Amino acid sequence: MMPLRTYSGLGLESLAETLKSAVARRELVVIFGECRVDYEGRAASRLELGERVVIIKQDGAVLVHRPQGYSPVNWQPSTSVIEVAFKPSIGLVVHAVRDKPREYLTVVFTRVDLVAVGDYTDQAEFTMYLEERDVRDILVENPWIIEDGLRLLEVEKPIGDGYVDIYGVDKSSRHVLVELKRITATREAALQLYKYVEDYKRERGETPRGILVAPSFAPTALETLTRLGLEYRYVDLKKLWELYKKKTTRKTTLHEFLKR
Amino acid sequence: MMPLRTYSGLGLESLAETLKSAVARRELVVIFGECRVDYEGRAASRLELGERVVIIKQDGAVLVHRPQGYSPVNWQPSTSVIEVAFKPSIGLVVHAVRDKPREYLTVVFTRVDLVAVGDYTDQAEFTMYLEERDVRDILVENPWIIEDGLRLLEVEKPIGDGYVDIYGVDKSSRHVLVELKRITATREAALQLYKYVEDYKRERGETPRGILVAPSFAPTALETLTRLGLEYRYVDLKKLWELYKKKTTRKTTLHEFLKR
DNA sequence: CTATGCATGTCGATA
DNA sequence: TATCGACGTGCATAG
Repeated sequence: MMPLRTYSGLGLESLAETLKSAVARRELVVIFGECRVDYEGRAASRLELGERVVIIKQDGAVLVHRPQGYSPVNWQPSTSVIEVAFKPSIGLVVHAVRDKPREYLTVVFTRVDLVAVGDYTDQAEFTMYLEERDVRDILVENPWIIEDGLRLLEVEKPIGDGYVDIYGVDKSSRHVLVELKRITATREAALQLYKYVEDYKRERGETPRGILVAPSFAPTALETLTRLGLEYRYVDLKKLWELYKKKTTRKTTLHEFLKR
Repeated sequence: MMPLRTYSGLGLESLAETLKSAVARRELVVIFGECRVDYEGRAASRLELGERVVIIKQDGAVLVHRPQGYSPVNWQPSTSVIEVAFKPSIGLVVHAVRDKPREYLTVVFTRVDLVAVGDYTDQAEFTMYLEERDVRDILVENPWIIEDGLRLLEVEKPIGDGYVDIYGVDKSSRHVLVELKRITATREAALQLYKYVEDYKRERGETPRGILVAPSFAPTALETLTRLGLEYRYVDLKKLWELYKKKTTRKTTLHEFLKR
């Protein structure tokens, strides 16, 4: 069974009818053709005539893709209401409106090479490994990676108006604030940590150590850390990945599974 | 002339050949079908079997789109090298590899409903209005919007290891640093401005006023500004938009055009 | 519902 | 080339 219908060689007027009913039935629609695009909302943009692929998704998301590049040149997220119309002497108009923020997207096709319409289903599970949260959890279970003798006491501890990733005590009983970056730490991250250290000092009257933990550091991050009296530790993502795999493998054994 | 070719009802093996030559010729390819996706690189992910649309762009960008949602579930930016292969008892495999960072994307199709292939051209101009730079330029030409009597002396002035958006002098000859946000200012923006004020104080031995300018402010931004002794001004984007339109309209007159 | 911070962010400008 | 900051960022989560 073929879940996709295709249309080509038809006039824009009859395609408009096809698209209208497809959008009304919340089907997946992909349009190949030549179009102009206008956007107005938080900003505003104008895209002149060119050949593009426009995707209308089953939840109302709209993507306008040029033949190159990762990002859509124009788009509307999934909260949009879509209208299709044929306007003589203008073309086939696809209009997508979104509330909050109020934004308008208008695509006008002057030529359509192909339309593909279908009801696609995709309930499949998507698993992402080693997000920042995962890295944090691994470090919490293996604090020796950061420093020998470190005891981690709290994650996402509220300090000032933010949350420091990890809070603990070192083997000399000094308080430790750990800010974590899953990829290269920038100066921004160093400033964020500094903010936590200062706020902690003011709130608790005690000066904690601040440690920025990341797999790599931008030069300005290192400079800023040094200037502000903060520390840093490299973590090897591969090492964490191994620990993570060990953990998740263990989790799948019957024994561990029943314990949960 | 029809710049698109479509293929459906064919076996995966012959489609593999079609895709190989299309990719080799750097054509735009869109595949509709059922697939699994694996990614490994900065992070790692696994997506189980489901119906999706996969776009291979003419510069090697790869996008895997589910039937819902704005963002691709998996992707590879335009720097990737793409290989297509048919593996019996596995399926039609699309493999996209990228250097720096080293990342791997593997899409395995178990069913393909439709493949569209073509050489699309899109050299059209894309114009974006009211980017932050535009807002800054409008404010520089209309400093009264920020404060009466303010004289703006420099944009992107280097301070510390950053650049403050606007630097000027108020009518009492006090130095003024303006940090600008085109949309809601967060606490981060306030801290950034504070950083500039402190660095300016240390570098010039003079305490400047710090003004955060934005169309709206997060509560924590206001709290932080107050605590740090900084100021803020609301700007009405609509008002700026009017000024901008007036300016750009003027720019298109012959007189203004020749003056440039 | 708003506010906050992460993201395989991506992208462009700059040193 | 690496770094930095903006983005129509989008998105999930916490309050």
